Amino acid sequence: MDHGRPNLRDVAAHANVSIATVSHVLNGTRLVSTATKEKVLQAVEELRYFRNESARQLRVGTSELLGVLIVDYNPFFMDILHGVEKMATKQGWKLLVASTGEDWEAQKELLNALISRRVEGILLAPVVGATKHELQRYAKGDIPLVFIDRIVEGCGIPAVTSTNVYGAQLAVEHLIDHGYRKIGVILGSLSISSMVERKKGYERALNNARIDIQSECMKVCNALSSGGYQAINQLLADVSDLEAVFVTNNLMLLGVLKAIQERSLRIPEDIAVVAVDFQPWVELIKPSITLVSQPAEKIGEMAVNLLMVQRNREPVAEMMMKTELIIGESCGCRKSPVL
Amino acid sequence: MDHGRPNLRDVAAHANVSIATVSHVLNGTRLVSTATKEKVLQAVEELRYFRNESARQLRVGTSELLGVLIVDYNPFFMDILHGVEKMATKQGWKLLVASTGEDWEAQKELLNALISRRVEGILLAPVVGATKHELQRYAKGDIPLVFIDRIVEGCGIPAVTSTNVYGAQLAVEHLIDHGYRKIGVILGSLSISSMVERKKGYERALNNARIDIQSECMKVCNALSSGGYQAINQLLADVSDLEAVFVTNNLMLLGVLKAIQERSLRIPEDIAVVAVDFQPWVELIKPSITLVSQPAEKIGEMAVNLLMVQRNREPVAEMMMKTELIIGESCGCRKSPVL
DNA sequence: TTGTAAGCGTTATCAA
DNA sequence: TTGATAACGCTTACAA
Repeated sequence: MDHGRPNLRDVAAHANVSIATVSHVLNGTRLVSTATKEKVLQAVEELRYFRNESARQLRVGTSELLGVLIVDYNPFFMDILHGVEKMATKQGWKLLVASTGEDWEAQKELLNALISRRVEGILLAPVVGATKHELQRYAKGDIPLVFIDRIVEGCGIPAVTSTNVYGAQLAVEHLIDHGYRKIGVILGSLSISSMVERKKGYERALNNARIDIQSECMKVCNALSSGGYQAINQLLADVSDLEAVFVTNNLMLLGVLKAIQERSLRIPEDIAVVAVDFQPWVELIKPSITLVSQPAEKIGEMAVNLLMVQRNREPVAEMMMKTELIIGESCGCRKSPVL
Repeated sequence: MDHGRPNLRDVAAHANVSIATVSHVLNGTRLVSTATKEKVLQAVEELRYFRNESARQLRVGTSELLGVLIVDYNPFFMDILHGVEKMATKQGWKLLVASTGEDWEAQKELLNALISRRVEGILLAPVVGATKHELQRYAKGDIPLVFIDRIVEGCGIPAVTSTNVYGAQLAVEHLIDHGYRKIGVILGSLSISSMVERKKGYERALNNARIDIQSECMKVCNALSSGGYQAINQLLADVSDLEAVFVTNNLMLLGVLKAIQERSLRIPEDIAVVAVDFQPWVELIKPSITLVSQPAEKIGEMAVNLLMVQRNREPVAEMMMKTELIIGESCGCRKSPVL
C-alpha cells in the first residue's frame, strides 16, 4: 500500500507502453527505441515516479544496504564510519547505522533487525557480554559479518583491529626508556578484547624491563571521560610515587587530563602521560600528548573490503592495522622549538 | 530470491500449520492456542527463520527507517545523531545515515535513494548550492522532510536550528564589553544559513556599539580546521591591530588555536578568542575557551519530534533551540581559581 | 481457533 | 523492438 504513489503501472499507462518496457528503460537492461525511451522518461518525470526499493529487493534479493553496529557516537567510530561509507559508496551501498551502547540485548535486537532487512553485510563492534556461542549463530548465517575494533575469539568471525598489544608495549617501553619505573595504566572493561590487548602490551613492556607489575597500578573503569577522571584520582591516591600513566583510549584521556589540571600537576615532571588514539585536539594541549594512534578510517575501509572477500566465499581471518607511536612532550621528550 | 532462506511457508510446513497462523503468531495479531503457538515458535527457532522485511514493507507500506543526511562525520553531527537515534528508537525506527560532503549532486542522489526506500521521514542538513526550487520538489512529496542545523528559506520545509544570530551577538558583545574594538570574525561559506546568521549577529553587536564594520576583519574560509588556520593567519596579516576574533565553528577553532600557538601569541593578552560549539576538549585548553554552545543532541531529538508532528499533517514551522554563552578565560575574563 | 487466497510493485522469462 | 505474466514473501480480509 504505497500511499497514492505512482508505480510502474501508472507510468506505463501514462506513456502508453507496457510495464516491462518502463522497467527496462529505468534499468537500461534491454534495447529500447529512443522514441519510447523518451516517452517513458517524460512520464516518470511528470508523475514523479520513484522506484519502490522494497519491491525490487523482494524480487531480486539484494538490499544494497550495509549494517554497521558501533558502540556509540564517539570520534573514533566516526572516523571508522567515514572509511566505511567511502568504500560502501563504491558498491552503491547505503549505511544502516546503529549504536549498541555496550548493551548485549540491544545488540541482539539490532542484529536481528539487520538480518531481517537482508543487509549485504554487517560490521560489528561486539559488545561486552557478547558470548562466543551466541555470536556463532550469526556467523553461521549467510550474511557476512566482520568485527571492527574488537574481537570475540573462537567464533570464526573475521575482524579488522589494530596492533593493540604492540602499540601499547611500544608506548610503555617509551616511558620506561625515560627512566620511569612506577607506571600506572588506566583500562576500560576487560571484557573487551582491545583493552585486554593493551593490558598485555603494558605487562610485556614491564616484564621485559624486569619491573614488577603491581595490581594497584592498574585501574579498570568505564571507558569514558568520567571513568578516566575517577581512575586517575584513585591511582594517585593508591600509588603515592606514581611517575607515569598509560591511558588506553581517547575519552578516558579527557578525564585524566582534567583531573591532572585540577590538581595542578605538571606533565611530565609530576606525572608523564601516554595515551591511545589520535584526535586533532591533542595537538593543542600543552605539553603535547604522546600517543599510540590507530588508523581508524583505514580500519573502516578494510572492514568493508574484508566483507566483500567473505561474500566471494574466500577464507578470511583477522586483519590487524598498524598502530603508530606519535611522540609528543607529555612522555618527557623535548620537542625542538618551532621556528 | 532469498537465497535458500526459510520463509513463512517453510515454517508453516515444518509446524504443520497454515502460513497465516505463523504470521499471526509472529506478530501477535490474533489469538492462537498455546499449543500451536509453541509449535510455531519452535519451528522458527529450528529453521532460524528471520522475517523478510522487504516483503513486509511491500505489503504494509511502512519502512520503519529514518533517513538522516548530515554533511560529514564531525563531532557536532555526532551529537545530533545521538539525539536522533534516541528518539527514533522510541518509534522502533532504524537510521539510514549518509554524508553529503557539501556536495549538491551527492545530496540529490541520496535523497532519491531515501525516497525509493520509502523512509518514514528525512532529516537533512541542506548543502551549499541547494536551491529553493529543487528542494521544494522534495517538500511536495509525501515523505516528511525536516532541516537540521541549517535552513533554506522559502521552501516551506520546517527546520530545527539554534539561535545563531542571538548567540553570535552575545558572544561579540561580550568581547566588546571587555573593551575590544578591533574584532575579527572567521566564517564558513555564506551559502549556509547558520553562517549567514552568525555573521549577522557579529554585525549587530558592532552596530549596536557604533563600531565600524571593516571588510578586512571578516574572513570567509572552508569550515574546517585548515580553513580556520588560513583565515586567522590572513586576519593577522591584514589587520595589524587585531584585538579579538570570533570563530564560528568548532573545527575552525582547532586551526585558529594551532596558528595562534605557532605564533606564540598569548590569549587573551595578544588576541582574545570566542568560538561556537562546545566540545569536551575545550575545557582542557589553557586558557579555557569562551563559547557559544548549541544543544546539538536536543536538536536531533526535536528534529525527530517535528517529523512526527508533520506526519500527523499538523502545520509546522522553524524551531530554534537556545544557544548559551559559556564563559571561559579566552575572552579576557578571569576565572576564580579552583579550590 | 485455524485456513485460503488476493495483492503489494518489482524483475525477468517467455512469447510475439 | 515490445508485451503479458509468473514469481518474490509477506499481511490480512474473508471463510470455515
